[in-house]
Amino acid sequence: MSEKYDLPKAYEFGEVEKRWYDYWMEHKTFAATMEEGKESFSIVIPPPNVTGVLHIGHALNNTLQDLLIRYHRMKGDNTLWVPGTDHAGIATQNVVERQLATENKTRHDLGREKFIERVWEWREEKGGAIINQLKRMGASCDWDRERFTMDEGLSTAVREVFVRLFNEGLIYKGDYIVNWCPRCHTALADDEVEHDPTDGKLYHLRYPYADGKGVVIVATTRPETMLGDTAVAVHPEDERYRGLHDIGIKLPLTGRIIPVVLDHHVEREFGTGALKVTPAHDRDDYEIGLRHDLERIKIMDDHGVMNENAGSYAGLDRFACRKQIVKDLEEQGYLEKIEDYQHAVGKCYRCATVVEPTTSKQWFVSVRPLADKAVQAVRDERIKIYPNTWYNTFYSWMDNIRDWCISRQIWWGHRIPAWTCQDCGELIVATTDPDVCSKCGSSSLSQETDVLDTWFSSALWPFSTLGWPEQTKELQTFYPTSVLITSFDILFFWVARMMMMGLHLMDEVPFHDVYLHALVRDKHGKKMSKSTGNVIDPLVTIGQYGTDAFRFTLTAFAAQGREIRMDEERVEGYRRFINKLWNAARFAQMHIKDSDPSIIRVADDPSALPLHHRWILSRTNETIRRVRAAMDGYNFNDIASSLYQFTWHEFCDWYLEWIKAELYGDDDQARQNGRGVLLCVLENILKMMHPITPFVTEEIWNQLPGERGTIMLESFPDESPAWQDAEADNSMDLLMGVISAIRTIRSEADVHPTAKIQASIICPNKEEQELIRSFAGAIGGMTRTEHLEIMDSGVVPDDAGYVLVDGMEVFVPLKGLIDVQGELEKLDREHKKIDKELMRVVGKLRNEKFLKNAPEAVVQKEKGKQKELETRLAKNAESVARLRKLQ
RNA sequence: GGGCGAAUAGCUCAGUUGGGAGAGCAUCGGCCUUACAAGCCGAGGGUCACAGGUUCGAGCCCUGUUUCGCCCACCA
Repeated sequence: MSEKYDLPKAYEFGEVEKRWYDYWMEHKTFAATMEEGKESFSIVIPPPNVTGVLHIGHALNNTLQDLLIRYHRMKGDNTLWVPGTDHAGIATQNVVERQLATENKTRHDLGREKFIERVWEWREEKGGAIINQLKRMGASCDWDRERFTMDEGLSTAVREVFVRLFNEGLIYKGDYIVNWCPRCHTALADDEVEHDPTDGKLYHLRYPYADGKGVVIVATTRPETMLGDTAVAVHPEDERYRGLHDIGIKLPLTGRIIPVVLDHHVEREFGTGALKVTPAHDRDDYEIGLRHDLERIKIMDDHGVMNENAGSYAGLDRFACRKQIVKDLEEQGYLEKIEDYQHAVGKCYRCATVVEPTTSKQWFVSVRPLADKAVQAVRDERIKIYPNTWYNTFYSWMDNIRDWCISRQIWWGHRIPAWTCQDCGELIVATTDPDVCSKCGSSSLSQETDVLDTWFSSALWPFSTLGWPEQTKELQTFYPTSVLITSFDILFFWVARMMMMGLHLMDEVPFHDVYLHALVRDKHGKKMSKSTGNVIDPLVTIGQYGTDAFRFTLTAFAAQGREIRMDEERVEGYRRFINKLWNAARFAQMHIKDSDPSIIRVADDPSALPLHHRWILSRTNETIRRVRAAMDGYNFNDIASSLYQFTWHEFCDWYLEWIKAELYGDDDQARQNGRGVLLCVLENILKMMHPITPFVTEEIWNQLPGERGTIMLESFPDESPAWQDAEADNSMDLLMGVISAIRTIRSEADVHPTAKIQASIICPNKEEQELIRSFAGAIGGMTRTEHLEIMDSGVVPDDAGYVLVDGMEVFVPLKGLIDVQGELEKLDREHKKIDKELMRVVGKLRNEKFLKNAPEAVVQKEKGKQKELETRLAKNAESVARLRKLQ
């Protein structure tokens, strides 16, 4: 905590942020509580890759989480935010392999064990840099509970799950076509393959009939795969190829005779309507192969190099082979033509190498039964998704889900806990490494070399981080977690799989709510990318504007269902807002410094307080209501705008100005009231702002009078019925209207801001008169009005500046200062506007159906509006007449 | 090809049982008024993409069109 000091004119965030974060860490204010009888609120962080660096998506994601965490902590819930990182199999292995490459080594030079040691070393030294960056963002995670998907506890959970699912028959090993990355030497899940539109060629090949009496043209983008062709497929109802089924095809270059199969998958309209079938190297062909029991000929090895099945092409790289094949086909007259062709090419999402579909033995999870549980949970609203536009996408993805390939042929990750007995061939799957074969007793066991897909361990994150499979107090208190906040692009990678695993293994949802936020784009809506050069680095932005301003900006942008266009100017704007708050506090400090802190109690029962105090408390109450509602409904932008609007435009612009006279005056009671309410409202603002802007609020909080301590553990403001005061709201609206009216007149007539004037108000309503009269001093102070005259009725002088407001006529004699022409033009514009509006209202009121169908309140409202418009029109005419006299 | 979303002030965007068109920035005018010039006061600015429909009443609900964006599946 810091000593009290006089706040400087401008808020300096740098030193403050560091000091408070250190304080929080030292005092462990982020630590979760597990007290009986309290509500629980928990979030598990979407674990960033251990190789990761904080980007703006993380910044948004973690700001929103921290917002909710701090809010619930202040509400007094048992609150836990579990931090951690993901071992990110391929990504991390790549990083270390690159490191090795600089030493001219490959992982094979080290061997598996040494290599893994090396990865752990890397992680100790350089991994998890993002954790410190999250701290810079102000994240209030319970850092003592930081987890890593490869740490001991989580590895235990992974094994436990694998074994359970295997024993239930939900994990199996099978031959299947997978996306193979020849560079990473591993299978990739469907969603780890990115499809980029790529310029390529479409080769049209001439396949001769087996009887030599004709030729069928097939098209392909990968001619080298012809070496593995085991059929040509045509549509069963395609007249052009009737009878070809019985003849067969003589495959060029190899001379193999292959059948012609009839399959509905073939599109008759595409190309010639004939499709070469390579079951070992194309997903669709693989399916066709299964249907027609075709042979699968693998023609490449794991490096993408042609193998012995490729005959004379063996040893050639797949792309070199493609060239050679095309050349040979052309020379032998099998090449019909080559077209330029743009098509989607699958690439490895980690290294961008062109993926090769190929068959291999892999481990799979049967997801159908798991997916059904997830879908059911969402249908039953045991899990709610925000914004709700994602429901359809979720369901359609889950309906089409395929078995999940979970084995990866890399070294960094959870090694699959399965062993094969070298003697009897028994497959053993166990949580602890077996010494001997359970069937024949042989000690000659070899473990699977594959590791699990990184997402397998991530899928367990919500319960593995809480100690599962042990039955811990943490699990009991915090599972299911409250909400998962993440970006929609991993809805399927991760979110859906957590649902499946949580529901299956815990028999309970992993989280009650899912909030999917948008991707952050640049201000023109473009994706941020290094190549475009439009990347906003959160750490740079923080350095320029401060963490609080940055967090406030992200919160203000986080409207549901819309992409976020990040505009740095907005950050600057919110930095000014933070500074505004700082200065409001500075103002308060100047006036309250030496006061008895007990003065705050005046706000407890505002009924006896003057109007403006009751008004600001009423507005405070309304703001509390709005902020809480927005928090509870994940309407983050509403939280930000409510606080911004209230703090700046009600509290600072009106209330602080209003009480200045009292604070500087010599009426003790008035001064005490002002101080008390001022401090009370400011404290409420700080508490409400704290979840978004933790640093500045903490610093200010501790500079206010009295014993303080961290604001983090103060209770979040509750609505207070005693503060709600509609009458005060209405009365203040009236007074503010009068003040604005006089200001408008002054400004338009170019009266110098410091010049004193006289003003008059014609106000037929006695109560309103009384109200204005009792606040004549305040009105005078805020408008530099020396003498305020209030009349029942009267005639506005010709040369007066004039505004009609709330049925009152406010005017200021100006003695020739009026811009007659300008005023007339303005009145004319106004006349047209009123007239148009009046026509609309009158039309409505003449409509019998409207009178019959509309609610009475709406009808009355329209009638009132008509009266008002008519008055305004009449007054407008009077003003015109008045001004004409001056011309 | 299927699905989803967006179109509101010059810019970025709010706008939920259908009844008042709004904010910030930018612009223009005036102010160093003792918390803040990182500020204060005031002003101007919109055919709510287009065309229909439902309704007493539509930015909001329905249909169609246009433009833009995203997701999924990719016809080899």
